[in-house]
Amino acid sequence: MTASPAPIRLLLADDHPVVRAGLRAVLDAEPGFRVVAEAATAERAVELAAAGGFDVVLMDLQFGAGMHGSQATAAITAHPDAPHVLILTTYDSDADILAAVEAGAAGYLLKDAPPEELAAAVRTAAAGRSALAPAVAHRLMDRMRTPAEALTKRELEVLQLVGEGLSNLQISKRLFLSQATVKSHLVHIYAKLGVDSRTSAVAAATARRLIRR
Amino acid sequence: MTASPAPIRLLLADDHPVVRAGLRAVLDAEPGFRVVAEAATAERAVELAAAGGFDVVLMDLQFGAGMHGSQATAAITAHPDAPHVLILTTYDSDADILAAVEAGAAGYLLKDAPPEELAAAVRTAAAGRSALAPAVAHRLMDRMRTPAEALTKRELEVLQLVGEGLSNLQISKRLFLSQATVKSHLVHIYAKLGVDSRTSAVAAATARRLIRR
DNA sequence: CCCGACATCAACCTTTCGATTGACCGGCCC
DNA sequence: GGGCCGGTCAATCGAAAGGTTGATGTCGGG
Repeated sequence: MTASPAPIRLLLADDHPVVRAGLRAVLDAEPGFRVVAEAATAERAVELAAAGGFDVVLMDLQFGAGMHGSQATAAITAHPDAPHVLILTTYDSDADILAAVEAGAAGYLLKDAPPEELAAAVRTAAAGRSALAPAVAHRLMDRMRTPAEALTKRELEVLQLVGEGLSNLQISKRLFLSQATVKSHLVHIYAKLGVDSRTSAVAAATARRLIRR
Repeated sequence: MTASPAPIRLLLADDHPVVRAGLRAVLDAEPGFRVVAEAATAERAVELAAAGGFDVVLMDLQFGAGMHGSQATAAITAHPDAPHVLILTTYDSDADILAAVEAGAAGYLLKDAPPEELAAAVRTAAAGRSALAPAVAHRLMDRMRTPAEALTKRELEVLQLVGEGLSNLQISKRLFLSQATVKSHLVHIYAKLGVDSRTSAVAAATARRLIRR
């Protein structure tokens, strides 16, 4: 027998009990992992992470209500000695990926990932390296290759809200901006996407999977 | 020891390995349940269900590719002696719920349901009764109260083009109408969807799966 | 250190959209 | 036959969106 190394201590943050149970089942079956705690809300995940005792946090992006996963990620990684945060979500839009990386996520996985890929990513994250799902990595490469039409993070935020049906006034309030700024972002978005209206911008962005639907 | 009754035999159909593991963990912990098989695609679920040996199928609606969960449900329930199909999904759009009920689903649950609720619904479905999550039941009641909601064929045509980013003028030319008629259709669409702009109409219609994307 | 990219805001003007009102016609059902 | 619904169109008015120009501050790289 070799001496077992210290196990990787995990915190699961997802609002779906079934998903938490699934992650627990999959990861506990893996040697070297220990699921220490679960959080059903992003807020709770931040609390628990602040208390310490974790190596890796598995974080969903969409919680039913309250704080968003990327906000929680930012709050967690702001700490010194913070655990590594691994995003585990259903969607792979540019907007989501950029927000998560920006917030300090160590990796980005999709929920349809097979267990081995999941386990490998957790190990990678625990070692302090970046872990991107192949599909996600591919999107990022695409983005690099065509810098002309790459929307900035802020532009994607605005576009996302346009896609949800908000007016410029509503967007300006949501993002604490003036309407002038929202319009300004939209002008840039239209130019980059080669369109001339909000609805066609949403159509183009949806087709290119820039925003989530 | 009392004689144990025959266990309820389950088929899990979901494209996420993690979710399948979670359902298995949650349901196997419950006395009287036995997870007999899993399917990662809707097509596979139909095959397995046709072979028999199940009392209840837990069916996701959105599979990454291929057949939709509601189609699979219809295919399964078309059989005589078919198992009861319980929908288990993330979304609770009207269109999804109606399509599932239409397809012969015995119940409709949301993935954020607590394990007890899930177990109770499975038992209810196995007994041949209907099982609706409270949130879902609420939506259905809402819908009954507002029967005005169905869009006409023409309205859907217009809405589809709006979703593709066309202006009223472009739509009028495409459909050989006057702009006035297009506007008239839009007014009706807004009223039925409960929105007040083209972008939010598209958002609402997308959420309810009224138009293709 | 300067320049460019990004984000922010303002003022002005034109076009489009949305809301309202009202009208006509062809089916369909009781 | 008289309603009702769906589809068509028109005129009008105010609100929202889009186009243009220009300005400010910050930040990072060459």
